[in-house]
Amino acid sequence: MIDYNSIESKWQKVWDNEKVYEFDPDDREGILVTAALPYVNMPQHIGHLRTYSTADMNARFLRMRGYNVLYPMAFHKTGTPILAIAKRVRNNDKELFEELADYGIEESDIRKMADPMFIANFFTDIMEKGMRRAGYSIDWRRKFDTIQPRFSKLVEWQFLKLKEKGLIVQGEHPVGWCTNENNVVGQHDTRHDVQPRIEENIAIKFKDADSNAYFLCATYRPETIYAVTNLFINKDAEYVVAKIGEEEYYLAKDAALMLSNQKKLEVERSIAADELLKKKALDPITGNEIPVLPGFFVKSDFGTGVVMSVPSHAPFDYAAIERLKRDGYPVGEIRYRKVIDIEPSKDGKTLGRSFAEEEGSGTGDGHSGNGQKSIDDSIPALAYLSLIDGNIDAEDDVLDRATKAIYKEEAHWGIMAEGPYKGLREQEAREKIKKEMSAKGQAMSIYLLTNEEPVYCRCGTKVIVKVVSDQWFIDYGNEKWKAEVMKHLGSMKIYPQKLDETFRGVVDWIDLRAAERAQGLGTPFPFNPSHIIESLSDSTIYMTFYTFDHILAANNVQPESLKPSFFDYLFEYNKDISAVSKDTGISEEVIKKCKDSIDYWYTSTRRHSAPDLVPNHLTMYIFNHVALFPEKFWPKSIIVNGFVNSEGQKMSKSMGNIVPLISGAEKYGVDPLRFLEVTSADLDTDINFNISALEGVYERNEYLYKTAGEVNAMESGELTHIDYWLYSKLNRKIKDATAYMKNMNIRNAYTRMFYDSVSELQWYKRRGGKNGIVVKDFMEKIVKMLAPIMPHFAEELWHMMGNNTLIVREKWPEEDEGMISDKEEAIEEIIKGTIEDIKKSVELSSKMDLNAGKKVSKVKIIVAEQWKATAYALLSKTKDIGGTIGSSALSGIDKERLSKFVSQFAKNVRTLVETAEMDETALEKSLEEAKGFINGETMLSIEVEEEGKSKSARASRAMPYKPAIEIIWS
RNA sequence: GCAGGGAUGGCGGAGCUUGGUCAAACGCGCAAGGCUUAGGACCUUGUGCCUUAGGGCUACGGGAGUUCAAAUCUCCCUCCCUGCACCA
Repeated sequence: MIDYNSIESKWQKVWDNEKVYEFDPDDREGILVTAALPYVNMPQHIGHLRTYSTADMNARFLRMRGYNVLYPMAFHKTGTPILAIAKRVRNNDKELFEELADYGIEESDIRKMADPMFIANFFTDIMEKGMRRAGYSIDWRRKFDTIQPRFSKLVEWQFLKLKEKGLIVQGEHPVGWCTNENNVVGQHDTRHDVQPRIEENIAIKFKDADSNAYFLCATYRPETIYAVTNLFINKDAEYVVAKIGEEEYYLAKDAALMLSNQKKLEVERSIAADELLKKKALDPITGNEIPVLPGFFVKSDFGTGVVMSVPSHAPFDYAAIERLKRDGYPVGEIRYRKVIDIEPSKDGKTLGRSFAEEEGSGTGDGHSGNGQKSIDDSIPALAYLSLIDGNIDAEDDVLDRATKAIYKEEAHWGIMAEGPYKGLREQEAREKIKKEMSAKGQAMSIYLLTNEEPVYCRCGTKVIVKVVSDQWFIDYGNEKWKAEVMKHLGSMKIYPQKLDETFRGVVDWIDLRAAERAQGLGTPFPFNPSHIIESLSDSTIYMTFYTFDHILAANNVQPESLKPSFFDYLFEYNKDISAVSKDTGISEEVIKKCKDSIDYWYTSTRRHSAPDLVPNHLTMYIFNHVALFPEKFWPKSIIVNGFVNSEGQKMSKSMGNIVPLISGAEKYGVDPLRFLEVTSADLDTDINFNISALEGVYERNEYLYKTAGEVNAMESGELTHIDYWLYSKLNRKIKDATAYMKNMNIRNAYTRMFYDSVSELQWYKRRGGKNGIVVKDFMEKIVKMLAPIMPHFAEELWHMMGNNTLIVREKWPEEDEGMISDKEEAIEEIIKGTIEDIKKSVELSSKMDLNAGKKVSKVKIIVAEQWKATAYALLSKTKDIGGTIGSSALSGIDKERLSKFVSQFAKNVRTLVETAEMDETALEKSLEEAKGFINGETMLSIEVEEEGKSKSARASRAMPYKPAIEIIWS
């Protein structure tokens, strides 16, 4: 069993001593390979290896191809997650303690995490160790993090420039908000990490019949306004009269409090629910007076606390009205009007089709055959209620199900049946009505959270929507900017290529993006220093920093010196180096060194990432480069790899299937892990980490290890067919794999370099191949090709085979085109095929009566005469029977035999695939050499002969690519 | 809703960009044989259906089409997955 751990640590030491991963400009072409920098609030697990391993493999491959390739790493500390962890530690969050303990972190260390800076440093340390353990070819001299002062200077410069270019704008924006902590609430700040989903909605104004005030009704479905019968309020809630703009509104006190975060709203006085119940409201469409009634389901802290009642289409409203009626409450005349029809499907299904399947036989009514009951749909709310066996006394959750069903189906298949938008699809009608009513001043827009369940801040307060004004945005909606990005996209290389279209889609849709935040670690926002720069926005051009920060550090340049003029010089806004030196106090020599370095490294860049960053970071990365830098620094290529699943499931803490990086490395070996995660699926496909796949890698590695150990003891001799065959396979492999690697077609590349190689070696040996020179050449070249992905293992094998150089500095092998032989490979295929044919023929013919009780004494393999191969090749190319028979190349052949041979292809001549002419003499020779092997495989005595010399009756059946077989029974 | 991606054998998953060499790589599972006291270890063979000589038939979500030829190209349908912003 190979001891990966000791091999790995052994070579890592050697590499470190040799400083093989320190890269500086030289006369080769420079390439900068970067992978998205990790966020340091959790240790890595083996899933995180994929992107970094892919980038490392790419960097190593390019180095072997002769480029000078820099692969640096930095750490992301800005934003809120680190603060959130610190807060959870201070709150003794049990879940968090357990999670961190799973990664093997001592409780004493967890306690210290009350301090955010401790967290950042602690995990930075762990991550760096992990990456070193993984054996990445990272130049660690260039490490930095995103809160260090010099870095902040770059970010400040970035925002000043964006502002100068008019790409930063100010405006208002809805956000999730905690009224207790007075903070913006994002996914990280909520209980169970729920994303607060905000949707713009509409609140319709219903004028009080006797005053100038309005009832304000929030609604998801303004299109049902044509069926309004009344308003509902909660008779037990507190209501207020509040001024929004110039007008007075009735709404629940709780609702008013919430809305005050969205609008200029002043509460004037409270008003009793009883008083409101005595009022009449005016339907804004008809002008009719409608009653205000108590609704059992109305919540004071949702929407406005006033509901417009549409009993015909809303189950809650229907139930409320019917309950009031039954209880003798004076509801007045309520007319149910159906204003939306469901368009039947092709097979005639109408109501209830959305849950026909999912409910299964749910109702058990015997009608479940096609899921349809014949149902009276004149009151849709009632119809849906009865579809799920509910009635007006149903529990709220039953009413809720009915509500969701009707909402969904009418949104899907609804057609307006009444009103000015009659005939229009419900969705379109809704949008038109929203617009129209807002324009006429009959409604105003409000924001609501659309989450199914209420969202709570970690502090326990219910999250609401706040509209923040004076919010700064980066204006990714800027048309000119977009156009430039779109144009540049066309000259970029995106792997996998099909993501190109995805990027275009994102560029097309991306719009304003908040650039600052009230809290978190990071760089103060230059135009509002009490806020910090939003943490995705501060990491769009950080890759440039790798090229010069180590120079600044080495020369002790202080952050204060990094004035805008310095960056202006680097990014070519000015060219007067002495003026810059004077302005900043940095010596010209240092400035020049920085400039030379960025010019060397940054003109050819390759960026690696996982797909979740496509719609945000990667797109913003392109945008910012295009806006800020000279064109030669614009992104050249982006490589996106899929995620890592574990035994078929997403790796996550809730699944409990996380394997921390360090312990994973110890348990499985870093090289096999790297290999599995990078090569076992196409680039864009999620890979599946599982032990059995890993075992496949171990097995083959053992085989290669064993072979490498034997190679120098093997004897060499004259080359035979099977040696040429192995050479052909090797050289074809190098050629194909190299092309695949260049296109980041990693899986195909390594299938050839690894899996195929092992089975070819095995076949070679099984066939009797034993030529030391051939095997050593084969082994050395495939080991070199394995070096980018399993560097430690490759290094070990390389030295086992007697080499003294470091494989990580070796060149990628070149194919010898002359050794690629279609002929040798075809002959080998024919030999394999012939063995199959013999076995099958013996099996079938043994059942023939005339062979009963007999045994096979001998098998003759009869190779076709050369003219057949000539004729077949010609025919497959020309598809011309007459022409082939008449061809001068075949002039010496007996016309009768020739035409008999050729004419058997007559009926399907057009379907023949063009095939090269087989060398029948070589085939016969190779079969002769393989006689012993075929005998061993079939356990039959074998003879090989040529058609012309054969007396067998079956000889004429010999085909150019398929020798005839005669089985002799006795 | 908007955008993008996908549907292949008992399973995972190639192949589809450049239609033919595809009953479909590779792996798992399963079966038989070898080895063996034994085996979850290893090796070989087999694994859609039919077949008394290397053959035939049916297949790649459903339907239609283009073509001598389609898993591969075109159109329609059904179903599934992912992302949608202040969050790294």
